[in-house]
Amino acid sequence: MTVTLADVAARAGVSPATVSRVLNGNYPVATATRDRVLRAVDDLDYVLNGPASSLAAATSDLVGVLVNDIADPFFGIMAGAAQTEIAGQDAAGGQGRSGGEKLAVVCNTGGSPERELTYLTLLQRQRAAAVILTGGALEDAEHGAAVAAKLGRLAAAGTRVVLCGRPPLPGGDAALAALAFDDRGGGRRLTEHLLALGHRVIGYVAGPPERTTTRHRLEGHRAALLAAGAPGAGDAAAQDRLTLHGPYSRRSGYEATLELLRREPALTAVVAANDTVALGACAAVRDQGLRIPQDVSVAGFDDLPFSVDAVPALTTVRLPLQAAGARAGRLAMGTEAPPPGGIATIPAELMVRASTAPPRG
Amino acid sequence: MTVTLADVAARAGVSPATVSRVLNGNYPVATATRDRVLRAVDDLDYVLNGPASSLAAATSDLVGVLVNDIADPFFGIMAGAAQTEIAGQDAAGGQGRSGGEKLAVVCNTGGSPERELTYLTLLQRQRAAAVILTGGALEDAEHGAAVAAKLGRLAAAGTRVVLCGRPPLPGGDAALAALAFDDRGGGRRLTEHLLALGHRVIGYVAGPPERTTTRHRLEGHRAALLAAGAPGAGDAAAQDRLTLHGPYSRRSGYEATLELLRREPALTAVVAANDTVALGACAAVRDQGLRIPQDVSVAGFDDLPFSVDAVPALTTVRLPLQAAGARAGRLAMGTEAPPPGGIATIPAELMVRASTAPPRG
DNA sequence: CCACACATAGCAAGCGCTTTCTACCGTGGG
DNA sequence: CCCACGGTAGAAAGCGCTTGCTATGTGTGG
Repeated sequence: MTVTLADVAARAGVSPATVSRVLNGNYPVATATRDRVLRAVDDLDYVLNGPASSLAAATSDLVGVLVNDIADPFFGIMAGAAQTEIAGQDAAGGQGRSGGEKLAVVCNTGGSPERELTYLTLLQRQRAAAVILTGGALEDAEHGAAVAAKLGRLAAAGTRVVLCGRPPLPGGDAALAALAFDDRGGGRRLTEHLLALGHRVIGYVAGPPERTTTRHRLEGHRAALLAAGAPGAGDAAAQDRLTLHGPYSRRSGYEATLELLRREPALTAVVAANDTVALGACAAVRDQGLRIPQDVSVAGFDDLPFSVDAVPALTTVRLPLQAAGARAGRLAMGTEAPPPGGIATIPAELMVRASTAPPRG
Repeated sequence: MTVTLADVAARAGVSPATVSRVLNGNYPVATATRDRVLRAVDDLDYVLNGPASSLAAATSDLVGVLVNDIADPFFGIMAGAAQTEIAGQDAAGGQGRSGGEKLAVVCNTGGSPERELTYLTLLQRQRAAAVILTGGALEDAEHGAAVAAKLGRLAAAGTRVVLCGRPPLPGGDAALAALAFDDRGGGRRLTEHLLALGHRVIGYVAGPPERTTTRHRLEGHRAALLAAGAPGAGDAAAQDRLTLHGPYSRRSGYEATLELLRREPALTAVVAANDTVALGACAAVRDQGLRIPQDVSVAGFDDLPFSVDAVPALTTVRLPLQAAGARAGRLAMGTEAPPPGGIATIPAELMVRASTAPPRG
């Protein structure tokens, strides 16, 4: 049936132990023997039995990358960078996993808390070497605790836990490292930019209320408003009137913007939860016969690749997704030392482009 | 240390075998016993040891989804749909994997042949339950043979192999099913549309020459030209002059279009390899001070979500990525019967929007 | 009232690999 | 010339789980 270590050993005229050692390369084996074994491996087309070896060695070479939405480039970019960093080194594509050759796999939670937990369990089942969680966490305390507990168990079992673009855990000890984006700072600078241009009535199309990302960005926005003493900045009702929540989708941006425009004719700018939402916002503004940025300025967040191609090019906040993902990958591999305190804040850079301008009049 | 089946058995006062059967739910166990076991599992926070169970059962619940570029929504959408279909059923998030609860993981090859093979080996090591390969294959015959051989071995070992958006294998027998997009037909209809509008000098920004997708789309384009008896349609040199290859990137579209515009001032339309490339093409056209579609029509391919938000909205060819991915997922799960002959062609629908119009004059 | 079928639970033999400990070989120093 | 030691290879004991087969009950029909 399937070729086993023993078959290879027999063909090479050595013991299974020797074959194992050749394959793992962590024990001295004479060159002649090694060659004989390698040839046998080749002849028989032998492929290591992963489960068996993971069982015996009590570790596996799986690294899980959890994302909220794999169809969203925001996650795709981070996951891709992490995966490249993790799978990157294997040059000699050989049998042996001489180095720490790992299999990075990305798991799509679809934003569902249950699925997040399920995947974590499944990864725990597989005795994953590391787990990277990307994207904002849920605000739900109960779920947060469940995740923290699960991660604690994972970490206790030797799995390296890395958070990428996600706030530190409540318990704060399970994760090896947390790379958090400066959503608050980015949000603040973006709104400051709009205020500096002269805008005073700014609509905000926020993300889903249950995500930390949403809250952080919104907090930055409000902070800027407050600091500038913008009209109604301190008035919760007024603020709520200018803020609409919805999923991180184009459609949500479209509809919310329509509503905002209806509610507040004096509106001169719309800040979107992210670039995708901003695209929808742009479409809505245009559909109302208004021009961007002459009549209404629109801004996004994330600076996804397509943002520069929007017409007009989108003013947004650049998040170094690629770099953060790569760093998370290295952290997961143990190639890079965790930041002091296990927490690093990744700066967010304001990108001023053509979709924002001083309000008319 | 870590909790094992035996620990659970001891606590529940039953044998390990019984615990295993409760967890797998494929053998009659008295309700009272089952409850006792389940309680013990809960009390001890027991998590099945995946490797051990895969080893003993000689199968695992991993399903691999290979993608060329995880940061590209083209793949993200397919992978996400497949993953949803695969992980979807687990409602009761329980310990047991009563159904065929599977862990769908996506592996990013980055378009590298070696990595594709490496991942396939790794998946084979893990005794994956199924493998889904998405996106165009490489034209390289040698690599194609290597992949086919590897897939053959996978299939022989009981792994279900599904191709999604990928042409059937050369050997043609290893894969359970191949869902191929009608790239040729889509490309043909797109160009027919342009010809019908009156365009005669049409530039083509093709994808990388080593991908089947590139060739198929281009063949469709040329076929339409030939059928319409367009000037220079039969002239290879003339065609090559209007065709430029490059990666599936925004930048490639930008640069190639600039070059096309320089080479052929009479150009009235540009067809791009995909929507991302088309975005770059649009930018180039605009940067040359030309209007879309009045001066130059631009068309894409795939109909990714952002295409409708391009300005003007992009005429493109819609590929049912979501549906295809979901179907591939079901095929991988064995939930759906493979198409007759194992091969299905997924239709591609022309989406006429605002970026194409009759040429001026 | 006994034998037999059916429903449950337990036993124990692996699954294929890793790794500790032991065995062996040749060699250079005492 | 012998012993100890560095360098290699092998034997064998699991790793934690699944599952075929056997054992034990509990009813039921004869």
